[in-house]
Amino acid sequence: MKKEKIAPVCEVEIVDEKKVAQAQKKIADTDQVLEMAEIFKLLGEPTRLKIVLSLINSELCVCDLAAAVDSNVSTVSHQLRLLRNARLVKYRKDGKMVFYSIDDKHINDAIEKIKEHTEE
Amino acid sequence: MKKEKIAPVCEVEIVDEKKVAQAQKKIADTDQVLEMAEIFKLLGEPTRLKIVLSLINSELCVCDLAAAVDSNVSTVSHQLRLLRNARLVKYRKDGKMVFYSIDDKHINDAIEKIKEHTEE
DNA sequence: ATAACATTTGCACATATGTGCAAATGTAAT
DNA sequence: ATTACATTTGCACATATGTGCAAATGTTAT
Repeated sequence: MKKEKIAPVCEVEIVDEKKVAQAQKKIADTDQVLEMAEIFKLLGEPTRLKIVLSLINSELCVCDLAAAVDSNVSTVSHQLRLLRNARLVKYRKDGKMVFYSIDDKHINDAIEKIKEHTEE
Repeated sequence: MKKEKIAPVCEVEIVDEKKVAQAQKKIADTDQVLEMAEIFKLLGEPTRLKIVLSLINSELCVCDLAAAVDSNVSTVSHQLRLLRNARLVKYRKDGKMVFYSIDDKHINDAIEKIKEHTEE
């Protein structure tokens, strides 16, 4: 007589409980994990990464930024908003122009966060 | 008499050509930029980031990985494929089980790449 | 007030993508 | 050969998201 398939897919069972517990410790702080993911995600899009890289040496206005990354002002402005919200870039207004630059503090914080997790 | 609007949006004109050229230099190597973005994107998704963080201390089989990141085997396997393709993780087969671990070489390469761009 | 122009934003659309079910694959044991 | 089980994969679906046009906003100058 055939036995019923009880667990068609490994779903509930754990093979090495210790290792699993150890792994879970690494990702226990959900907020921090999500924050890290958010930063990675922002840098994980070519246009946004180009923007950030372009700003490493000097501040640029939106217009020049669009030229540098070979896109258009609207698209760049949309992406700048996301980078601004995450504090990866900051801005300075001068008349009609707006100059964006890297928010060193937050970028460095982000890098620190990465290192913490990879260097222990 | 009203003048015609010639440039309703700053599109073609460049304000500071020097700075733009300098910025373009930073992103001249398109392949490298895309490769960096690809790595960031992979780490920019909570499930995948959790997987990578879980693997920092020790290798885990797919089943335990699913338990650790509180997901299911199918989803984790899908994401592992992406991480595998990018060489962020490697694997070792043992009977029916497959143990995944961080591909230190490539992770370190990735971190180096980030540092290069941010520390000059 | 009107014009010019840099930037932002609302909207819509096409595309990418994370997810999980169900089936397939692969492996070990009986 | 058959059973059991870990993993992978094909598929479909819901959702997220990058993009650019057109309009709105804000600022300077005439």
